[in-house]
This record gives sequence, C-alpha cells and structure tokens, in this order.
Amino acid sequence: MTYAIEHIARTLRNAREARGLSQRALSARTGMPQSHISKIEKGAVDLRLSSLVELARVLDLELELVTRKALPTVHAIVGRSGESAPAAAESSRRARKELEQIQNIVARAMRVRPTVIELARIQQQVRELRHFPIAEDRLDAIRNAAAAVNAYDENAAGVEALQDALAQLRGLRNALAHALPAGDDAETVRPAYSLGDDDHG
Amino acid sequence: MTYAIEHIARTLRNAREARGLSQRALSARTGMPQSHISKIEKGAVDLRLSSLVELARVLDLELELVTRKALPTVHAIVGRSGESAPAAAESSRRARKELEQIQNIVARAMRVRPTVIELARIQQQVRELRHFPIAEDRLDAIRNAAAAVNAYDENAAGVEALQDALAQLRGLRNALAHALPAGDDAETVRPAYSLGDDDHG
DNA sequence: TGATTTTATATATAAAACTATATCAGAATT
DNA sequence: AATTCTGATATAGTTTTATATATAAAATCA
Repeated sequence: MTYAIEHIARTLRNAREARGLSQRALSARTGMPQSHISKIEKGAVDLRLSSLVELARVLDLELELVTRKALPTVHAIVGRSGESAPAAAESSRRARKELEQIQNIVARAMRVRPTVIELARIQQQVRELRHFPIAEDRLDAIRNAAAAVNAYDENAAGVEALQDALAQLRGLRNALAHALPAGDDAETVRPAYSLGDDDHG
Repeated sequence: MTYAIEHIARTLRNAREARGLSQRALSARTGMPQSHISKIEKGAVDLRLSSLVELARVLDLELELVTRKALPTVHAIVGRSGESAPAAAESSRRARKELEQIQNIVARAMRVRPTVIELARIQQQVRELRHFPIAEDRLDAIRNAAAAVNAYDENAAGVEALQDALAQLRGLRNALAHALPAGDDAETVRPAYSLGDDDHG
C-alpha cells in the first residue's frame, strides 16, 4: 500500500480519535461496518473514493487536491496529520482522562474565583501536559494536584495548596520534557495547531 | 454518483488538460487503461484511492484532508492560481527581519539548553509564521516573544516566560490564518474540491 | 474532404471492495 | 469476578472497480 494511502488512513484515525468516537460510533454514523473501518484505518484496503468522502464528511474533513508547490503552506495551516497525534495517542487513556478531569476541576474553581492567578497557571500547565506521553506511574502528580485544587475550591485549603499543586505539575512537565529524545526535537516537535483540530485548549 | 466525486473528476480533467496531456498520454504514464481514465473523468466510476493518488501524482497534485474550519484559509492560498505563497511575498521586509532575528535568538538559547521543549516549539512556530503576510502593527507579538526568550536565556525569567511567548506567537499565527480568507470574501462558496493549479472549472 | 488524433463505449474477466454477521482478546468499568 | 467497550479478524456473498482489447464517435487539422 502506498505511503499516500497510509497517510490518509492515519489522518482518518487521528481525526476520529480527536473527536472521541469509537469505530462503532463512526460505523453508526456512516452506515459502514465497523470491521471495514478497522481495515481502512489499518491501511489494509484500497478504499473507494465514496467511502473516503463519507468518512471525511462525518469527521468534518474535506478532501482537497493541492499542487505540490502549495503543499508547504497548506501544511503550515493544517498540519501534517501523521505527526500531530502520536504523542498524545501514546498517553494512556487513563492519563488523558485524568487530565480532562483536572481541567474540569480547575475550570469550575475558576468560575468561582476568576482572579486567583495560580488557577490560571495550573490550567496552563495542564494544557501543556497534554502534549506529552504520560506513563501510568506518573499520574499521582496529576491526581494530587487535582485533589489540591478541590480542597482549595471547598475552602479546605489555602493558596499554598495551589502553589504546591503547581509545583508538582511543573516538576512533572520538566521530567517529561527531559525524558524526550534529545536529538531530534528541533525537527520532530510539532506545535499543536489550534486551527485544525481539537487543540486550542 | 455524488457531487464530491464528480467534482474530483472535473478537477482531474482540468489538471490533465492544463498540462496538455491526452488521456492516452496519461494512460501511458500511469499504466491504467485509457478507457478507465475516460470513465473516471466522466464521473462514471467510484474510483479507488490508489487510482486517484496515482493520477494526482502524475499531475503533480497531492491529496489532503483538511478540516472544514481550515478550509477557507486553504482555499485562499491554493484556491486560484498556483503560486505557492502569495502571502510570503507580501510580508514586509521589517517583518521578515524580525522573524530572522528571533530565529537567531532561539537558536542561540537552544544551543545552551537543548532540552527545553518550549524553545523547540517557539522555533517551529516562528518557522510557520514565515508563510504568512504580517502587517507592521502585528510585529509587537514577535518582539515580545524575542524579548521573553532573551530574558529566559539570561536567566532573568523562567519557563513561564517562554510559555507566554509561545502563546503570543500562536495567537498571532491563528489570527493571521483566520484573517487570510477575509479579504477574499467576494468569492462565493467554493466547491469542496479545489485544484491548486489551474482550476478553470 | 479525408486522415488522424482523441475520447467515449462495449465487451469479458479478474481482483478487490464492501456488506452483514460473528467472534476474539485486551482494557476499562462496575 | 463479571460485564461492557474497543479494535482486530474471519467468512461468505454481492457489487464494483480495474484490466485488456476493440471499436465507435467526435473532434482536429492537413
């Protein structure tokens, strides 16, 4: 199977996951069997154009034919789908869920006390963390932070708790950043484009 | 047959004719029968992805999946005539100089601290910005970012400064990306498929 | 006009997508 | 521990592309 087809396949999978849909959910929306979607995403079939268009439609994507010359610019806007997600995808589902959870907690706290700068910082830090693959055994830092914010929100703790949580999150982030492959980050690291997809935090 | 497929078909035909190729010539280059090319261009078949990709390849086109949200911007760049980046040419000399400068600053900082992921992200973001026309009155975002990196490099600020700078650059990029199609508004709704090069469809 | 190139159709056949349905193993949830 | 959810696979049957090869119909041009 060609590189181009694999590229498309990856794009489709990333888009689906970015929208939090399972293959079965997508199957329901498109009317095509889940088994077939699986094959498509694995690059195991040379799918027909109508299938591609249908999947794209449901995933809110559009097919474009672009001249090679214009490709770099288009990529600058839309991003290269292949590289955008893998880091996030390697984060365990549990980790992603944990991050989601703390995001909600912080958001709620911020609604009540919008002026507390630590909350904003924590929010920013959590956002940042979404770009890293997080191993299961590092989740406690996030959980602790979540607990701290909760405690603060319920008046069971002062701002020191928040500062503590913030420190924990920063520590985690730094650890993760250093754990990344050192040599290639200049080339490999792609920013999370907010335009295209889920991101924008 | 869907509208989408017919439009792809038209696009392919236009591209072929724009290159002065006959169906037979295309057939020779792709190895697929002329009769089949005829059918494809007539929209009489629901062609397979590999066929589409092969045709596109010979015609110097590339298939891309683009989020609907990004579509107007992509069309603005690729929509009409083939020029790769009309945008880049319009960036003021001062803007380009500013970008060059921050690139140097970041590069220097990275030499000392190659593991700091924010630097890599900033670098990437600056690279992206080169694709957009940047008006004079937006340069402050770049200057601020440059100052932040400098401060960080001189230990006068922590990573938060970098994250801040990154946020600024991303904001700028998004603003520019969204601003692009605005000028092109006279154009009515463009079809879902667009040929980068010579679309006289 | 006549000749030649180009595109559209028409077979027949092989290959592969697509459907429908079911099952399986692994993770997550209860 | 039991169950639900997820993605990967399997089988059998149907539909369709794609191929190979001819040939008819336009369109172009000497």
